[in-house]
Amino acid sequence: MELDRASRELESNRSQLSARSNEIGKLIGKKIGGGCDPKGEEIAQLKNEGNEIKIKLSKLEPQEKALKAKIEALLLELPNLPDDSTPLGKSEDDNVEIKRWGDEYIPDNQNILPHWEIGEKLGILDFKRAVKVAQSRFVNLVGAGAALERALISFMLDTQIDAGYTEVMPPVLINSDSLQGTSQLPKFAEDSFKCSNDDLWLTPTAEVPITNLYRDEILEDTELPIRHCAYTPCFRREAGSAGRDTRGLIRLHQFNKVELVKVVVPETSEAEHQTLVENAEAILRALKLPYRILELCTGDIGFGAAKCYDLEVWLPSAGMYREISSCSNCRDFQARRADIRFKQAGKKGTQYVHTLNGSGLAVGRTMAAILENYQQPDGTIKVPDVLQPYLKREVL
RNA sequence: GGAGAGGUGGCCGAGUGGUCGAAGGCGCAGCACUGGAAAUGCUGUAACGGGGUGACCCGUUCGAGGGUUCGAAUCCCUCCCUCUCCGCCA
Repeated sequence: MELDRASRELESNRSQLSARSNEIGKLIGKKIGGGCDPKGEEIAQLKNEGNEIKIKLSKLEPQEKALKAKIEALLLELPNLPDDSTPLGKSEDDNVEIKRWGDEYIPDNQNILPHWEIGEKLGILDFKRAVKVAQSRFVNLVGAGAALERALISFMLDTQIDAGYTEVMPPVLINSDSLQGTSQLPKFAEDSFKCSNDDLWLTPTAEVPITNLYRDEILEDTELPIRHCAYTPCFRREAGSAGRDTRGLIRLHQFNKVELVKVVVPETSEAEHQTLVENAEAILRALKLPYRILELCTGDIGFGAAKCYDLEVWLPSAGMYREISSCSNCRDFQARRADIRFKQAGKKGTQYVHTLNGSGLAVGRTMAAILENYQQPDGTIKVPDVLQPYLKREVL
């Protein structure tokens, strides 16, 4: 706050000086244009005054700049303010479960194999060779595994396109400005992969390239709401998660995701958030995968979100629900960083948009859920009805 | 990656140190003409930020950032992007 006050003072000071400086520049121009001797007394005097102002300005400008940079850096470190309705809490233990669906689909088979075991048995998941080619926490999908992944992606996209989203296929290598725009930078640099020779990063989520499509733009209110869905691979270093979920598809460095992103006017963002969650839920329901919805508490909510719902799918082998989608309303937080505004017809000035994003869904985790929930006693996997047209088979 | 040419308002395009935020055209808006329209004529028309009820006023912006200068769209440096040719390549 103090910094801000100082900065404003400097700014008004500087602005007055540059006004006078502009004036002098113009005056000299006029006099010379009007036939005045460029080397004469009058001009020399003006030049002098101009020089003095210049000296003052040269002192003020760096001060102002340094201050603004300092403020900027401080602000970039600040997380979004949670919405008033976001439950208070310290950790994920304080998240509030608000819905449970599909209990009747929870398999009672006691002999369910974890998805990585069944996957390797069926020859559709190959972790070993993926490690050779890359590192641990990578997977190679083989045959029906690759086809299932592709079917899921197509099914998810088709469903969301029907729900009114426009598909995009953005770059997955993105620059630092983009990561800053959606608030992955500066705080989470350690969590992303960076190219060593270029200012490019592997995108950790399609939220970044999609939201940044509109960075530094002033949209017409008639263009809003913008609703995009996209399939992209996502890349995360998973720094700090050593030892957690080291087996299977749950926590990989590279995974596929279908993402939903909305750019909306502030008045509708709450309602758009609700439908975003419903759109993500629709996939789980269509696949008949049991899930629950948590409303994240203040202690667990992400850096950029004001309000966030997590969808968690039932994983029988673990005997627990695991996150499969996270649906956030960032309000104007990202819009301010990325400078995404809109103009209302007939109204003066501009306003910040609200941005929302959610997974619809994480594809690898969906595959894991299917491999476990759809296991049959004979060790085969029944293909969910809605995927059969894509896979052209009923059993894996 | 190499060589060259560029990046100016909603669009095209002029402008190589000074009354330039920027000629001209297109587009758009208003008015006139018309029964109505087209054509034509006249007038107006950049954005963003800040201030004022308002007419307006101030600041910033000619790809971005720095420099030279009293003064930069114009000169110098760095970077980004686009186009042409060559090279390389899925």
